[in-house]
Amino acid sequence: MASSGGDVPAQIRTSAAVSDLIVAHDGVVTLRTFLLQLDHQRAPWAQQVIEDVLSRVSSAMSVLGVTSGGAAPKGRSPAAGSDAARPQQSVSSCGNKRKQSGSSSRRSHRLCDKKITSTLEDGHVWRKYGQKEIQNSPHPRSYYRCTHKSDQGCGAKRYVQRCDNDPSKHVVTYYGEHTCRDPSTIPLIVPAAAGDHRANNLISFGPANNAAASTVASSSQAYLATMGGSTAAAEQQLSTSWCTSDDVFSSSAGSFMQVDELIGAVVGSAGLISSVADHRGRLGGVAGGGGTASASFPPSPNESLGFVVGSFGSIAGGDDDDGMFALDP
DNA sequence: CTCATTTGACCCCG
DNA sequence: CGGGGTCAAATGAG
Repeated sequence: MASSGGDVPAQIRTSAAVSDLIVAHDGVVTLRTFLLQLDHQRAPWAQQVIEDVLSRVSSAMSVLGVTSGGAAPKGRSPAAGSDAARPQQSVSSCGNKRKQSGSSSRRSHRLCDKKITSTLEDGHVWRKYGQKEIQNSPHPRSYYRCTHKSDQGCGAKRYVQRCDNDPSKHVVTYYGEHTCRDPSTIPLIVPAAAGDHRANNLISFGPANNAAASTVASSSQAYLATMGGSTAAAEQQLSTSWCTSDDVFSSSAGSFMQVDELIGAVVGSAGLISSVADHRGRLGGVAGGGGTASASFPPSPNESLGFVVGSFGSIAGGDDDDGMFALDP
């Protein structure tokens, strides 16, 4: 309060800078991965430049005494998954409405992934289940769980709170791992590490769920078909929708590669992009193959993901195998 | 009517 | 004991 008059306290500014640095750092890491994948020719150059930027950012961060929020201590894992298996609640019949709130997952799961973003979009569909005022914080914290917790037992959760010193940004803490199969919660992009060449031209909605990932999920960098029209908005949506809050795409959506860049890359290698569905739900149906558990897509435009997907270029034909298929209206 | 969000109460952990 | 996380009834929106 006292600070309203003149300048912002150095501490505040510092933490704001720290936040920005973290975001920038994550963004560079993401960028590096992309560049190295998309442009093998200039990869060395790109790597050098990025490493340079990265080292400077890192040193700046270390000077300020911070570590990258999402990069290193990539939590997510065991503890998380166990969330679903919380001790059963005995419905103590009547009057007593309180069951028993998953004690096991209360404060026990230390493993988390904290990020600072300017958008709440992260490629997943969340359902808010609570909000609370937090001590020492001017902003309430919102609690979200994956929309598919009920139907698929997905144990992913996230807590969102506005940045104290920069209300335009949110501190998002992720707990748990997505085990759901809804296309809107499946990462569209997976690091090409798998080395599945075909992936470059294919899109598939297979069960990107862990195990099955082998088939499809490996569709690395290609995919993306915009929904005709609203580019700017769509771009933003898209760019954020890729975030899987994991691996490369973790963290700040703001620093993701622009869709058009990707598309450019895709077009370059695949030749053509067939855009698909302007209905999010549609996609679900198609994707699901069986499409049962799909339908729940974000209701609000705000949550809408620029989902997309489609087949690129040549693959279209009918000779798709496995989980791959061409999207034919 | 269905589903998501809001909100107040409950409950566990530190 | 208090704070934080979760539940579930109430309410709203599509």
